[in-house]
Amino acid sequence: MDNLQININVNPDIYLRDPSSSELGRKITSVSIVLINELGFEKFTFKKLGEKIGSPESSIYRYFENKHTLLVYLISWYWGWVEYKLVFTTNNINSPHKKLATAIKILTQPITIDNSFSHIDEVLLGQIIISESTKVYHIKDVEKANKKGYFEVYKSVVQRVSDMVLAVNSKFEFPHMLVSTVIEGVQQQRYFVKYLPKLTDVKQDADNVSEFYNQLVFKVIE
Amino acid sequence: MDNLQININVNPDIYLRDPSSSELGRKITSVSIVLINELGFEKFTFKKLGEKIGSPESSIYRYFENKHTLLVYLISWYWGWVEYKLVFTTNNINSPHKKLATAIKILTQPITIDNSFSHIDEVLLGQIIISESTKVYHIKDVEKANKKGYFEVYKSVVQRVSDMVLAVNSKFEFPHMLVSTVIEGVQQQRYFVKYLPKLTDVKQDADNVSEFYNQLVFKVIE
DNA sequence: CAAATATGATAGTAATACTATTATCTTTGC
DNA sequence: GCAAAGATAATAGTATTACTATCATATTTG
Repeated sequence: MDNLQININVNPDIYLRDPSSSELGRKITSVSIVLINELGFEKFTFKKLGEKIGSPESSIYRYFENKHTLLVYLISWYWGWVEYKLVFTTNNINSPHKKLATAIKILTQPITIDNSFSHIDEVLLGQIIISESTKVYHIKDVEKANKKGYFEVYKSVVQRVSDMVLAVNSKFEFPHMLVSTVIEGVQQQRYFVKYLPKLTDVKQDADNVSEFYNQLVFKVIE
Repeated sequence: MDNLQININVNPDIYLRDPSSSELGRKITSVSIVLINELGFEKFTFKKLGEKIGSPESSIYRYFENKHTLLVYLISWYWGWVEYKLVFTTNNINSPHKKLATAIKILTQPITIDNSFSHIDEVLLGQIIISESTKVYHIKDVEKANKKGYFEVYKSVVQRVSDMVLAVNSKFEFPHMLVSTVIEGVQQQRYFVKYLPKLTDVKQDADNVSEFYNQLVFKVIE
């Protein structure tokens, strides 16, 4: 995964102009990651982003319809990146049990630096996933957004891991429910550890979250 | 639970004037539940609410600082109501296993009509919990909101059920993580069933969600 | 090197999220 | 029964947000 310079494909219906194809576009995505972290998504505006990158907001509107689709783009990029790691890492594992365990690890462990994509800070983007990702589908127009394919990559990740669950136990009835519970749960718990510790169980330094969900998956399907 | 006319206590720091204490206040909460469902929280405004109840927005601002704290109120009321049902129903159960199973049922089963609180439509409020509740703590000022006690009732519910988990298995290490995963997971999955079915496993008419989380809890802690 | 395309600079608009003021209406306390 | 206190209505006003529009100037590309 070091310095291969691959590209993550994002559904073109999400953007008006491909932000990875120009200097300004790359600035929009990379600086928005910083700014959304700084301000939170609600306080984040295209005007503030424009000021920070030295471009008028009207130029940003040529890339994204609005700040919401920019968030859809970032989150879609993230899951494309996770999917890439997932496929890459589990590809050559034969044992279904080991394969699933590796997948769960990738989904639950804290994000570390990845130098393959110079303009995206994956660690910061991981923070956005933790803090803001549910906002992307908790909207009045979910159905429209879903039809446009905004959540395809995410669904694809859930599908892949669900298949791995079935490879371990083909009779398990709720693979998608289990996997989406785990994926959403991890983000949730990392948020709770940081801001609402009474809703979780934090033990000094140990990565309980990853451990908990790993145990949970195998206990539930066996 | 039929027609006892009890009151759910909501932390007074959440509101400026107690909405349950006046006609206008009760109209604000009951009509906001309808309107938030209709418009989604983002499109919901005090102006629109004012038009619907025939009062100026300035009057609504005397009850709540902003629409966000109104949502905090509604969600806090909901968890107060759930806590009441939880305590009431599990109180006289001796077997720890049965007690926990009953609690999980209350947390996971679909909401049904409750006539004890005339001005609150619990079923509609349950829809708000499913669609909008994560927005209440996914904000830049979580820590401030948390210090003000906005999430105390919710934490109290998690604590109560965590204690029931420990009563079944005192050595289980992650009771809070398990319980908050279940509570959040249920809402999540009900949302997915409705809008993003590929992320879950829907089987005709059966209440899989409740069944799934019930199984999950006991498999994980045993 | 002309034509197409992208960006910058600037302006404008309706809606949102409030705050402020004053008049009226309704309680409640004596 | 009435004055004082408190709540609500009516109205106005403001900064910010979330855009859209226009035109000039760069930059790319065929």
